[in-house]
Amino acid sequence: MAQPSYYTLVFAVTREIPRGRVSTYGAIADFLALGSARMVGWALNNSFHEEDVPAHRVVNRKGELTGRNHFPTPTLMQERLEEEGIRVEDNRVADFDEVFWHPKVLGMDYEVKVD
DNA sequence: GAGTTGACGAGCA
DNA sequence: ATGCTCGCCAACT
Repeated sequence: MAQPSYYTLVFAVTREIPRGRVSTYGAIADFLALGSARMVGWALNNSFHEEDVPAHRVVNRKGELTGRNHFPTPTLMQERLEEEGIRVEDNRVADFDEVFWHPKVLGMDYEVKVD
């Protein structure tokens, strides 16, 4: 693909999520101006085809681990987050407001590196 | 080709 | 505050 499609952008931004931080579908969709957070979720579903996409760091707006059912094992997502120092209680990020990360910190001039 | 589904979000009752 | 509805747009049946 010569030009990056929306999932390529989603993958790129998701990879930029710092360790110990989480982002949301809406934040990524808003940053990429995709128009809908569902597209981000769908894109991340295909992220399993990729390897370096930390999809476990992407949660919904409430901080709930809604995508855990789509992981190889439903507990993998929570385990990985806790492993990064993120407290997860009842399928939800406890310190969500603190660990929340918005892609806008990348800057508006952020260019996706696509090979 | 048409209708339904979905890792969501915002608005409204 | 909780619950329901609508909008988004690509993929799937």
